[in-house]
Amino acid sequence: MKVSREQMAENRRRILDVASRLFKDKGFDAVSVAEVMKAAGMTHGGFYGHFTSKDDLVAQALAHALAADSFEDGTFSDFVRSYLAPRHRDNPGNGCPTAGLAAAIRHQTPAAKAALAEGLRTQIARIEQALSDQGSADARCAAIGSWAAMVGAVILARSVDDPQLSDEVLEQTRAWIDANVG
Amino acid sequence: MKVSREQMAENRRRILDVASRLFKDKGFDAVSVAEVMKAAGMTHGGFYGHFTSKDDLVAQALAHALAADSFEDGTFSDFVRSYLAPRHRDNPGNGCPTAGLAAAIRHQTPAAKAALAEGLRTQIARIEQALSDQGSADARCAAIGSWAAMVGAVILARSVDDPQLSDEVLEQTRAWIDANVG
DNA sequence: ACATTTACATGATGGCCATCATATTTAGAT
DNA sequence: ATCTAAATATGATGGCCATCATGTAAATGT
Repeated sequence: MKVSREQMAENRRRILDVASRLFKDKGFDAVSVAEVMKAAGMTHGGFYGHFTSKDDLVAQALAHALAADSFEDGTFSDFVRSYLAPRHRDNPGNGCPTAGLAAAIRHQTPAAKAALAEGLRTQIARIEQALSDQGSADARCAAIGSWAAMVGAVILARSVDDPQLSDEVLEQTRAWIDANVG
Repeated sequence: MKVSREQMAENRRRILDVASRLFKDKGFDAVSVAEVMKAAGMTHGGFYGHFTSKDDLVAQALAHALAADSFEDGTFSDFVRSYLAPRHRDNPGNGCPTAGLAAAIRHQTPAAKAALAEGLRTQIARIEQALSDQGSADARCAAIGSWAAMVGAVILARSVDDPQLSDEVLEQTRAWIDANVG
C-alpha cells in the first residue's frame, strides 16, 4: 500500500536510524537487508524503493550516523572521559560510528570511504577548535593524536574478553590523553 | 592422498599463514574456507581434517599471526615510525594483525577474543619495557596510550579515500606520540 | 469521484558458502 | 609386500541472502 509523502520520509529516516544502530552493533555483514527492514517495521520488499543496493544503504547509513554524531559541548576532558567510559564501550549500537565501523569501511565502497573521510575531517576540526580555544600549542597534532588514541582504545577495549585489561586500556588511555593535552 | 607427517604439519602451517594474510587483507567474512585452502595449494576437502570449523580457523590464525608478530629491536621511536608509515598502511596483509583484525574480533568467538587479549597483553608489556628502559615516567600509561593511538591511526588512515588526510593522520599521530613519550 | 501513480507486501530466483559424504591414494605399521 | 588408517580430493546438500517480479491498496492530481 502507498503511504503519504511524510510517512515515506519518516520510513526512510527510520531505516537509516535502525540500520546504523544494527550495523554498529553487529557489523555490516551480519545484518541482512530483511533484518533492517523488519526492525524498521516493514518487510524486505520496499527496500529497493529507498536504496539501490545494500552497499548504498551502508554508505548512507554511515553518513547519517556521522552527521548525527556531534560532541556535546563541555570540556574536551569531559568528552574524553565519556568516550573512554565502560558505558560507551559496552553499547556499540548507541555509540560512536567511527569506533564501531571505521575498520570495516576499508572493505566497503568508495562512497562509504568518502563519508568516513568527511566525518573524520569534521571531528578533527571540532577537537582542534576545542583544543586551540583552551590554548593548546599544536592543536591539530594533539587533535589527531588524541582522536586516534580514543578510537583505538575503544576498539581494543571492545575486542578483548578480559574485563580488567579492557578497563585498563580505557583508563590509561584517558590518563595519557589528559596528561598530554593542554 | 595421504601425505607424510611433516608434509601435513607444513600444510597446516601454510593454511594458517595464508589464512592470516587473507583475513588481514579482506576480512574474515570475505574469505571463504575454499579460498584459504586453494591459496594454501589444496582443495576445500581436507579443511575439516585440520580444523573443526571456520571459527576455529579464525581463532587459530589470529593466535598464529599475533605470535609471529614481534617488534624488531630498535628504538621505540623507530618502531612508531615504521608502524605509522604509508608502507604499513598500504599492506594490511603483511601488516600488524591487531590493526587489521582487532575491530572484527568483537564479532568472533570467545577463543578469538582470548587470543587477542593475550596478544594485547604481550604487546603492551613489550612497549612498557622499552619505555621504562629509556627512563619514561609512567611507562605503562604511555605504552597503552601510544599503542591505542598507533592502532587507531592505522585503522583510520586505511578507512579514508583521501590520501592527504590519510597521510596526515599517520604523520600527526607519529609526531604526537614522539612529543609525549620520554 | 476517478485515474494513475507509487510505496510497500508477498513471493520467487540464483548464487555463494560452510559443512558433510564418500572416494582415492599413499604413509606407516606389521 | 601387505594391510590399514589417515590425509586430501571430489562431489553433494541445505541454508542464507541480495536482488528481482509481481500484486495491492492507498495517496495525489485532475
